[in-house]
Order: sequence, then C-alpha cells, then structure tokens
Amino acid sequence: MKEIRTRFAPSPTGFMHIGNLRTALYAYLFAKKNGGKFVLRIEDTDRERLVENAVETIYNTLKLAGLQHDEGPDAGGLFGPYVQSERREIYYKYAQQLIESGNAYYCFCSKERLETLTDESGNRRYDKHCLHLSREEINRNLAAGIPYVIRQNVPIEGSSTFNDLVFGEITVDNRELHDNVLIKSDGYPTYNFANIVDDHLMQISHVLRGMEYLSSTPNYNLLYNAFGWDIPEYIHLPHIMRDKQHKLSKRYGDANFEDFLEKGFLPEAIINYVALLGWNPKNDREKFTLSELVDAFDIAGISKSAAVFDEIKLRWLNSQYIQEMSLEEFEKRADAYYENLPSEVDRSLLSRLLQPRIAVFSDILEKLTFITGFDGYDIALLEDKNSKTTLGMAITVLPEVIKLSENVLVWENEALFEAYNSLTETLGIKRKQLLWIVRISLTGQASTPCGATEACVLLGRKESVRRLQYSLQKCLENYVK
RNA sequence: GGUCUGUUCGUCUAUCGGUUAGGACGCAAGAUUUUCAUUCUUGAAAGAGGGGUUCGACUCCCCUACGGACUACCA
Repeated sequence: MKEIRTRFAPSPTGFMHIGNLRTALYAYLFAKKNGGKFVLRIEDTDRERLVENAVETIYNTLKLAGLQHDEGPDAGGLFGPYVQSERREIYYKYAQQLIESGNAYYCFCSKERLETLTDESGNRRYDKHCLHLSREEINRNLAAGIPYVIRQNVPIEGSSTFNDLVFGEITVDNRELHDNVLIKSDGYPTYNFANIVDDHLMQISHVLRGMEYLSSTPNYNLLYNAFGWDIPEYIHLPHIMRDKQHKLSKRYGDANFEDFLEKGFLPEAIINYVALLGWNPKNDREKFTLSELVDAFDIAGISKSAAVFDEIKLRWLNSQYIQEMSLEEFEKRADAYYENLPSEVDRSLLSRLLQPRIAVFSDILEKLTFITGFDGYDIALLEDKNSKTTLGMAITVLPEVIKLSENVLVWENEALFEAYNSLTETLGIKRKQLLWIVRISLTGQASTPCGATEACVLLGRKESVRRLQYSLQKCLENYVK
C-alpha cells in the first residue's frame, strides 16, 4: 500500500489567502487522517510576482494554524529541494526528455507572431508552427541565441479522461488543449510543468488544489503519460466566494488570514470555520479542534459548489471559542486592548464582564468607549419605553442616587445593588427603572458590557458620582415641563 | 465565443428514489434575568425553469436559464 502524501504548494506572492489556507488545511487533514505526510513546496517560478517575506508569511501561517508540514524547505525531507527555483536543472532535464520523445518542442516564436494568433474574441491558441522546424533550424536558432520556450506537444486528436475524487469523471477533447509553455524563456518552468515533475518526484499521491486547475488537468495527465509516470489522485476543491459572483480575492482586502488574526479572530476558530466551508462531517456538528477535524475528515464530505464566506458566522464561531477559554487566557489576549484605560480600572473584573459579550477581541475597543469616551450623550436615552423611564423621573431619582452613592459604605457590586435596590422601595419605582437611569447616567450608552452597579465599580466612586452629577445637570437643563 | 463545471432557506449545509425537506449562522417574537448582555422557547425562511425515466424524484437522464473557472512565457 502506497503512502499517502499530499502537498501544499503556494507561490510566495503575498498574504495567505483564506482559500489557500483551506486548501492547505484539507491537504493536511487528508494526509494526517490517512497516516500520511504533508509536504510544503514553494512555487516561486514567477520571478516577477515574488513578494519579499512572503515565504516567511507562509511558514508563519502554517504554524499559527497548526498545520505542521512533515517536509519542506525549512523542515527538510528526502525529496528536496522544496523550493522550485532551486530545481531548475531538474525541470530542464525532464523537458529535454520530453523533446526527445516528441512530446515537447522548442518554440522560437516572437511575441509579435504570437499576437497574430489571437482571434476576435481575444483568445490565442498556438499553431504548432515551431513543431515543424527541422533539426538544423533548431540548432541554428539555438546557436544564434534566439530566445525560446519549450512547449508541450498535445495530440490533436482523441480525448482525455480522468477521475476526480470530488467531481467524478471528466472528459475533454484533446483538440481543446493548448500547447502550453513548459519552460519559459527565462529558463524557469511554468506551473504547468513544475507541478507535475515535482508531484511525481516528491511522490505526491493525492493532489488537492483549487478547481481552477480542473480544466488544465488533462494537459498534466498527458505529461504524466508521456513520462510513463503514474497519475496521482485528484481532489479539486470548489472556490470560496466573497459573494455569489466573486471569488474571494486578495484585491478585496480582508480575505487573508493575518487580517483576521489582527481583527481579533482566533486561529482555531478560523480553521474550524474554513474547514466547514465546502466540507461537512455528515452530521450536525459545528465545533472541531484541528485533531478532531483530522479524525472526522473524509473527502466524501467535500462539496462541489462554491461557498460564500460569511464573516458573521465566523464571528459566532469565534465567540464560542472565546467563551470557552479560561479567564486567564482571555485576560492575556485582551490585555493589549486595555492600554488606554485609566489605571484604576479593574482589568480582571473587566475581563470577566467582557468575555461572554464579545465575538472577536477587537470588539473590546468599542465596548470600552463608555469608560474612555464619556463626554456628553443624547439625554433622550434616559427616556426609555422599555424600562418606562422619563426625564422627570431621572430628575427626582438622580439626587437620591448621588446622595446614596456618596455614602454607601463599600463600593462594590453586591453592596451597591442592595443599596440601590432599597432605594427603589423608598422612591416607589421599579428596580429596572432605577438601574436604567443609573446606567445611562453613568455611561451615556444604551448598550454597555455591564450592568449599572458593575459600571459603578469599574468607574470608581469618584468618577461615578461625577458622572451622575453631570447627568443630573443635563437633565435639569433639558427638562421642559 | 469555446471548453470544463456548478445550482436545496439570505448564508454554510443534510438528504445518496419514498422525510411534515433536517441542522447551524443571521433575522423576528415571547420567556427568564440584578440593570447591559447572556440563556431558553417558538417562528418566518429553500429544492432555478421545463421535459422525461419511475408506482413515486430535491435526489437519475435531457434541454433551457443563470453562476463560476479556464482559455498567459500567472499560478
């Protein structure tokens, strides 16, 4: 039984796109599920699109996501080098072999000539012009240093059929196939060539990749056959969309892993969410750790249709992870968002209040504005139809609350609640009403990450009394009987 | 344009010929609540259209419509 080997083969052209991450995840899951190996290969054959540090981004992402590769440029392995730019002689050697067997040929056509091959709808198909060059002509051109590429010689007749583990059997007429460039004029191989040579040499048993490669797969199979190599199993993955019409793209912005991390999403939640975009475990389960995903993964659960990325649902999943973490862990991660808080604010209490109320860590900033940004608010908030409060009520209640707040013995939650609660009795109003008035007066916000008494504790006695007085003042100014 | 491919609630999806078409997010309503929030319950919400095949089709086949990918010396 052959060992299961999958690979993730990104090109270092920028950030790690969510769609790419999912491809890596599935390749990892499939390998691990079957006791196989997951290898990382860097496809840097497009010298113009290289982005500095992109390789580090790839390492980093895989590390953060927990997708540890068994082989790769940084991990070693028996099939290196794992960076395509370091394998040029290999590709060239195999290209020569293809030329000798008639499955590839030198092409010296100029860009200008190629242009003339473009039809009215903007498509270009090479006419095999250079296939008919004589040995002498080729040698002469080579000797003269005329730039050339090496092209695949696809048969003009017949058809190619292959089986994809997700999409099933696919047949394409060979006449639809192009004589793809295998080796570019700069000496580097194209993806179309490098990927098949490497997949074979690295003994990749299952190729998982985006379905944009589905239509060029027959080309690859022709190459495998020309070499007499076994064709790997194919697992093409449906796209992840930003909406029904558009693929998730780098241009769109937020579609990359590090952006989500920056927004305060947890890598585990992102992985969990992304796993379920285009795959389902055949039951209703929604929460999985990475190792649980390994156990549950099965290509039968991969769907054929594209999935729209839904950040709202990701938020929900993320909130589940946040709520399950320990308070210590939460505090550690939340700490960065507490920077601008007055030092007397109780961070531990704050964390306890915040943990069940946020979906992503960056939500914290907005939840904290009642502490950091209390400078006037819409007094109309004090009139609430739900709690049945009015400005007039606030005016009678606030002085009592202030008096009580100045005198209450211990400034902590229980005591405050007791004190305010007994005040409702003497004033003859509902607890909900009093607490609404207090909370609004204290925070100026309809929705806060805490109740009235908790707001008191967070703000401290001095600041609380100050705010209550300020609010009373505003009420009096605005009150028209 | 050609080729390949897809189409179940707004979104992610289950169903592999027989179900009141299920779950989740989101949404709405109600309940609980120590005030914000949580939680709970309930509800609205789907098989693109048309032909077949079949006793019976979301499920199989064909056509149409509408998406998407590819059609580069990018991957």
